[in-house]
Amino acid sequence: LNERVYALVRSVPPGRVMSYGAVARHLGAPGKAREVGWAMHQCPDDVPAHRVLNRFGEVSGDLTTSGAEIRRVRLEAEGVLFDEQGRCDLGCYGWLPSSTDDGTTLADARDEGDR
DNA sequence: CCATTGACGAAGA
DNA sequence: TTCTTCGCCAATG
Repeated sequence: LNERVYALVRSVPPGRVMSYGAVARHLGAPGKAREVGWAMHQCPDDVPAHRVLNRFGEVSGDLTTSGAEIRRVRLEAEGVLFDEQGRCDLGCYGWLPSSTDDGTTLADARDEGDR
């Protein structure tokens, strides 16, 4: 199963993010979000784990630790903007494997700001 | 084998 | 939205 998680995460393009629950759901395992999280903890180097966030769009783990902070930096480098709360808008950055890549909505949704 | 914990999520308060 | 409780599954003690 974890291989399927990795495959799906690899399919996520730069500047886009998916929640653990979303990944689990697309794998056909809606209740196994934690398993996905653990799989990402084991994430091979070829898997862009930084594109997988929790359902609030914030980088999981303790930001005081290196890994989490680095993940956030990489996301910002890919164009993902974080607010003061350390969160990003899943409504616009959230990527569905079957969805068309369109950044138009992205900038527009950004204008809504907080909430 | 049983008890805790955890890169999670949804529902209740 | 934030906090708590419950559920869920795997890893760890």
